[in-house]
Formats: sequence, structure tokens, C-alpha cells
Amino acid sequence: MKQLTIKDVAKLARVSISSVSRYLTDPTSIRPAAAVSVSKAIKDLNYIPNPFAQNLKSESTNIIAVILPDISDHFFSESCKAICNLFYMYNYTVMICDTDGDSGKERRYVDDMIRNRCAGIMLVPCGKNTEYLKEALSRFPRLMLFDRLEPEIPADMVSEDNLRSGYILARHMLEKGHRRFAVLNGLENSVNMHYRLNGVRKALAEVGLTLEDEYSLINLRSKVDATQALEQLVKKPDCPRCILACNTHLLEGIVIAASRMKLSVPDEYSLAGFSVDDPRHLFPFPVPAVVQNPAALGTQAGEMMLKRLRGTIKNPIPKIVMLDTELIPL
Amino acid sequence: MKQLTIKDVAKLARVSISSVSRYLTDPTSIRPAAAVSVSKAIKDLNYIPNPFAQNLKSESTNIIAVILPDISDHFFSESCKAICNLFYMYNYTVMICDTDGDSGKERRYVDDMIRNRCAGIMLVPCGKNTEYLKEALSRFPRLMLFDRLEPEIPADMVSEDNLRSGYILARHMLEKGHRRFAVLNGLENSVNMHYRLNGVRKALAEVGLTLEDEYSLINLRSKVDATQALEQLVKKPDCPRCILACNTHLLEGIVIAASRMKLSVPDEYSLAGFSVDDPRHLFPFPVPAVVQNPAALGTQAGEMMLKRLRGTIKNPIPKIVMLDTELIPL
DNA sequence: TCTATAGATGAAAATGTTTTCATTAAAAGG
DNA sequence: CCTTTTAATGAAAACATTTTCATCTATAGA
Repeated sequence: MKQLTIKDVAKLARVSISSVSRYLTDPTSIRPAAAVSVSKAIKDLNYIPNPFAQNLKSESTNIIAVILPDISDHFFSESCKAICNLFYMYNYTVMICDTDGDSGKERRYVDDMIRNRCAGIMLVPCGKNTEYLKEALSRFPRLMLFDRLEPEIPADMVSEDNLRSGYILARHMLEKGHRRFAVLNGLENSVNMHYRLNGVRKALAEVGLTLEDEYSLINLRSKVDATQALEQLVKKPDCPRCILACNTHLLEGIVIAASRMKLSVPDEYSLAGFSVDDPRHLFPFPVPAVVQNPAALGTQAGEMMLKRLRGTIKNPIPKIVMLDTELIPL
Repeated sequence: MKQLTIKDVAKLARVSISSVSRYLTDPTSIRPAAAVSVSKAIKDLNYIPNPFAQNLKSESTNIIAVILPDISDHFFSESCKAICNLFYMYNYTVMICDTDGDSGKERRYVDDMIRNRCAGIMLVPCGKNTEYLKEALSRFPRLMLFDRLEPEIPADMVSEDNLRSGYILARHMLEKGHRRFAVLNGLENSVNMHYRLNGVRKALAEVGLTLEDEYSLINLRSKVDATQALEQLVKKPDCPRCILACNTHLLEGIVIAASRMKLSVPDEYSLAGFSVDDPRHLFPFPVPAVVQNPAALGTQAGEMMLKRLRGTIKNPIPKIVMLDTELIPL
């Protein structure tokens, strides 16, 4: 079965190929009578224009590539959903690529998408070997980053203000009277982890305190890691009574541990941290938390991309947007 | 800046266009000396073949479309990740489309992807107005369903065996001596919800029991709904002591409620249900659960698609695969 | 009624590839 | 050394569309 072409439509409608093409881009651009018969021919034949032939001329697609480390992470999947919803309204198609945190995959996806002439690329970099991005940007300027900042890369970026988030979280617990903290952190090579930890440190420093090395744990990779870490921590005779978990997974992990050990929260111990979802619905006892807003992040980043696509922002200098997060207090 | 074409490469390498094209598909198909100079020309010019021109001839892409109701749902995002990983190995690019459970969006995405000549479509139907799929299948046979069965649609399908899952879950609790159950269910229009509930009913029927209408709740849409529902339930004087939650979200919801009310689980009340993640890591007390395996589902479905794409399965009759789930006992 | 102008139309060129086909060059066989 | 076979090559056609340009038709203005 041969492919149906514009030629077949033209023949059936008894007009020229050009007229059919014109009808496709703007039905009012041809004689009404002709428009009717073209329209009928398209329906009758069930004709669908070949997008490759179209793109071959127009030299661009309406595909937005979203490239990120882990689509199964709730934070990213929520961001994605917001991005998809936004671009759906503007008739773009969103393509999500999961790099698994592998810089090789990331690079291949970026190259692939540039080759495929996508309209724009929204990237959450994995954080390793990001040098190639400079070269990619020079070939393809419609590339932006979100969630994770890469200060060296001259691209638009949208991120939550993790430094501030860490700061206000620690401030809040200080105001509650806590003086000694244990902090559970994610992977060492994560920019956001560093910003958050530095935020906490800054708040402590302001009141003349420092974080004890023994109680600043890094490279915890999962809920289970956090559960086990807390179980170990509370065995120590002088364990701090305020435990901060610097990402959602770790916070969920220590809440499970606390529930299991039947710790009295927030009386005996206080837990606090970062959470993607509202901690008031998520946990059995009160846990103050900085709630992240992945949907807002996705929407903001998407809107920035849209502006670039439409040339609303003429200034070619990269723009960096930091989003506020909200602290749900005790 | 004009686009760099194969012509430029040919000129620089002092060979014909055809030779360059041949080199691109198989470098050994031209004289070694020529191959070297073409290779050098490509590098020097930083030439990238135009995929639209390529596709225009070959009339297909290596894009797999995954269309599903909610990418922010952990179950689906895990499936997606598995699908992405699988197809990455085979040099396909995966395109994820979020329909938001809207049949209009779903339909538009399916049409879009067919128009864009994707290699295959993997769809989780939203369950409403699925009639259009028959027509779509007749135009485009490389369309399959996963996770949710649509018995009327003649397409390949891969799904977990939800009837059996509901059955073994209820069996397990019957064996533990329970006789009266409360069951919390998701949305009424979900096929899977019906299969699961019917599985539970079947197990009860086998020992001469029936589910009390008053304790079979449907249309619970979220964790919070489930939390509130359990809080109401336990107020009733004759509330069953075994509470089943027929999806992950609801199970998490009732666990939170039980923790808050400090119910003694599993002594005073027994909770059980369906869970995407291992309940032993997820909950503070023992909760038997049927663990779903979204990654396995994605991989199985992806492999079936791959077989169709390569023509390994010649039989055009749709194939239906049901995956086993595992019960993590008390 | 005739001319000027605007709008609609179709032929043909252009888009960047792959593939076919005829030709040439080289290698193998006698 | 000549013939046959094989391999490599380039010109040109094909792919399905958009766009340019010249032509034609009809309307408006005088």
C-alpha cells in the first residue's frame, strides 16, 4: 500500500498541488469552492501530510526535549507533568529522556535531540562531565537547565533556592530552641545537596554554632539508608535531638525509623527536612519541612523556554531564576 | 548560516554525493582511501545528516511513543524508566506523553504519533471512549496496550494479573484467620480496581463469605482520602479488623492513619493491600502486600513491542500477557 | 468599455537525503 | 595478454512537501 500524498488529494479535488498545500497552511488562502473540494478530498482519502517532507522545508519541529536523570523520581516526574501540560497548550510535543544519571547517556540524548532539530532542550544535568555543554550551546542555543545549577555553563537556568531553603529550615529549628543537629545528606556530587547543607551551616554560624562532623552524614542514597542511619544514630549516647534530612527520600526514611522505634516526635526527638509533598498529609506526626514545588519549577522553566522560542526575551545573556520554597512550620 | 549538507562533504572529500551517503550507512562500502577523506571531511565540517531528509526516504523513525495517564504516578514513572532503558539499548528513542487521564488528549497524542511515523506506540488507555482505538489500529498496527486491559480492542496487551492479585491477598488474610474485611478501592471506572475487588470477592466466596457493602468503599482518589476513610471506619463499633487497600496510595494512606491513631498493627488491626515498593522498607509495622512490579511490566511490554517491530512474532493475532505479582506475607 | 490592480492559480524549483542504474576500474582466471 | 567477474563510482531519479514566480481571472476605477 503506497503512501497517500498531496498529489492524490490534488487529483481528486481537481486542483493543483500548490493549492492543496496552501489550503493546509491557511484554508482561506484559496477560493472557497476549491477549499470545499480539497477538504472533502482530504476526508475521503483520509490524507495525512508527511511531517518529514514538511520539516525538510521548514527545518524545525515542535518537539521539546526534557532530559533528566531519573523519571521515576517523584520530584522529576511532577516537574515533567507540569512541563507536558504547559507545552500541550501551545501545541508542542514533549519528549522525555531518562539519562539514569549517566553523563554518557546525557550527552547522547542531547546530541540526538539537536540532530532531530527539536525546538528546545530542557536539561537537568547529571553533574558529571558537563564541559560538553558549552560546545553544544554554541551549536544549539535553545538549551536551558533546570533544577540543578551549573554556574560555568552560559545557559538559562531555573532552580529552587536550595541555599535559602537549608537556611530557613535550620533557622526554624533554632527558633524552636534546638542547638545540636544531626544532618542527613544525599550524594556528595549533587550541587543541591551542597547548597542545602551550606544553608544549614550558615544559619548555625549566625548564632555562633557549628555542625559537628560526626553528625553530618553524606552519601546516603535511599530511604532505607536513612532508616538505618537513624537507627544507628539514636544509639549514640549524646545524639542530637534535632535530625534534619536534606531530601524527600531521606526524610521519609527517618520518619519510618522513628515510627518503628516508637520515638516520641516532636517531644523526645524533632525531625525536619525537605519534602516534595505536604508533610502534614505524609507523616503520622508533625514534621516541619521545606516543601519543594516541582510543578512550579517545571512551569517556570517551561515558560522561560517558551519566551526564548518566541523571542520575547531578546537579551541573549543567560537568565538565572531562583524559586522560593515554602516552609511548613511545626 | 546555511545548513551543512552532504554536498559540502562530498566537495571537500572530492568524491560524489553517493559515496558519502554510502559511507554513512556502511564505511566499508567505499574505497578505504575515500573513506578516510570522507571521514576527515565530516569531522572538519562538523557535519550532521539531516534526519528529515533521511526519514523522508526510509519512511520511518526510531521513536517509540509511550502514552499514559499520569507520569507523576510512581507506578507509571517506574514502568517508563524500564521502557526507556530497554529501548536505549536498541537505539530507539522513547517519547513519553502524559494524557492526564483525558481521553481527548489521549486521542490527540495517538494521532500525533501516528502522523510522526513513530516506530511503535505503547499505550495505557485512560479507559474512557476507547472506541477510536479500533480505527487507529487499522491504520497503524504497531500499537499495543499495557497495564490496563481493554478486552474489546484487538491489540497486544501486557498487564499484571490483578484478579489473581486480589485473590491471593484475600486468601492470605483468610489463612491468618480473618473473616470480616473492609476494602478501600480506587476509582470506579478503573478496570484494574474491578479485577482486584473481584479477586477479593472470589476468595471470600470460596469460603462462603461475602463482602459487606458498608465496608466496601469505592472512588477513593488519594492518600488523604484513605487516611480520612480509615479514621471514620474505626469509629464504627463493629468495624472489621482486617483492612485492605487496593492500591499503593490508599495503602500508604491507611498506614498513616493507623500510625496517627496509634492502632496496634498487626495485633489489634491488620492492614494489607497493594504496594509498588517493598512494604518492609516502606512501613513502620508489618503490612502484607501484593508488590507490583512496574519495571517488569515495562520491560515485558517493551520486549513484546520489540518482537513485533522485528517481526519475530509473525502471528498477527493479538497476544495477551498476564504478569504474576508477588505477595509479601506477614 | 478599457485599463489597472488584486487575488487566485499552477508549473517548477528547492529542500537533503537514499537508491537505482549505468559506467568505469580493478582483480581474477585462462 | 586477453576475457570475465567483481567492486567501486557518480549521475540522476525519487521521496513529499513548501515556496517562488509567472500567468490568469475577476473586480474596481475611470
